[in-house]
Amino acid sequence: MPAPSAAAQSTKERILGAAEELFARHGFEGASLRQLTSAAGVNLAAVNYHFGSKDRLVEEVFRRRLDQLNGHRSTALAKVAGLPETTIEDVLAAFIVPALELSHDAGGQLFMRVLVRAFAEDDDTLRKFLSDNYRHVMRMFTSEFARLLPHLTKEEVYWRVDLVTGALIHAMSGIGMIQRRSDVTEHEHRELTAEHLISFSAAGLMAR
Amino acid sequence: MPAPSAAAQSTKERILGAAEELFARHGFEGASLRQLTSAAGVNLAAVNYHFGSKDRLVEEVFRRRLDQLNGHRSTALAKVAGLPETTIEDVLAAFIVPALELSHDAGGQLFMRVLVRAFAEDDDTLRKFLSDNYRHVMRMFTSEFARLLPHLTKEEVYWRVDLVTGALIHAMSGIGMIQRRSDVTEHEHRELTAEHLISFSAAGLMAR
DNA sequence: CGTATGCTCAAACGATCGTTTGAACTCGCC
DNA sequence: GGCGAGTTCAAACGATCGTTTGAGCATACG
Repeated sequence: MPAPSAAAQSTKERILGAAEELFARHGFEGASLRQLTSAAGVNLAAVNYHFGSKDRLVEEVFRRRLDQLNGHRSTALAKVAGLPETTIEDVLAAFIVPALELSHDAGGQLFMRVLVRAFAEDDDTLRKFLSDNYRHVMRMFTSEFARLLPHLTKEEVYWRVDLVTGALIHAMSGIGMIQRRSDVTEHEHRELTAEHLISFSAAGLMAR
Repeated sequence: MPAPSAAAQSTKERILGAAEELFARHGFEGASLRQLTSAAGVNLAAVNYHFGSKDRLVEEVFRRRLDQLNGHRSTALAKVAGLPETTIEDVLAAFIVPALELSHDAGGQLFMRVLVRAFAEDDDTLRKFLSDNYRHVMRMFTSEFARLLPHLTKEEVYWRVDLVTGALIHAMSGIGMIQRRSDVTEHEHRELTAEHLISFSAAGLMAR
């Protein structure tokens, strides 16, 4: 076993990092294992040795990030859920800020593009995997939104939360018109994004 | 030249139809020309004969739909732009309804998934192509929104229109939680989607 | 009728794909 | 030192990729 204190990351971690980037740039089928292992500086056979197959590697890329995102969202929500003084903006912040913070380390925005791709895939196995890893936390948020919006039907809440999700994904994936200006730091841009998303979404959720 | 009055579509049209579906399902690199030509019922070499290359076919798939979408949006906007009695909801309807109507014929929703994929691609040529075909109409809408929201800065308008776009794409691509219930027709679902999108987005645009 | 043109077809091209193989290497441990 | 498990490596596997080729077919025009 190589010493974990060594300067370089482990082979598995290097593969996961390169995979996240290349899957985002070229898609799951567009990124080849040869590109991937070359970018990671590991041998071609290392992917099948450590992950079994390319498909399992794809799942591992998702699991790593989704666990992180779900964890941060859950703890953020737990701090405000059920309290009488909690506002829509508080819950939205618990929903949005952890997602934006995912892009703190370099791979985060790329991961969002991977996620967008994944949902557009027709691969039922992958979609089910994502749904299973995503639904639980989403339920907690929708029920909290429902508590704060008692005049709306359950279905209406689903609709609006889904639209918030769309706006969030769009803003995070960096595929829209809004790009970070060169005169603002990444940190400032993230805070700006959060502010715009929260005020826009809060108004949308409370419509009528 | 085969008679255009014949029952079957032309080879080019059959290829374009199959391409739209398979690109949406499997991505541009994931859908092979062999799958595609087989699904279209044409010979493998027909793609290179009629379109020159697979990349040019991809562009043609986009051009066909984007021209359609841009046209419908422009005429819808022209009916309300600049008028004193025009509301935010009117402009939003001109922005949203033509997009939703794209899914009237079967390929529409699939096309939206293709579009989502395309924006997630790292292919600069493709992104520039899309941007060139998209920006013009977007400018008309943002300036009309800016007229109706004079208290907002230009940058604020950009942000909010971008978030509306994200919600729209998300709702159209069918990748979110909201799916058409089996007890509502596709037409009814489209109207429901438009209503939710417009009321949600109008509130978001007018926030504060 | 003969020929030119537009199109379709089966077959093949070289390149690249994910995966497998078996030998070589690197350790901790007896 | 030497065995053995864990890992890396170059090489090769068959399959499939986008593209090209050249023959064959259909229709239009002289």
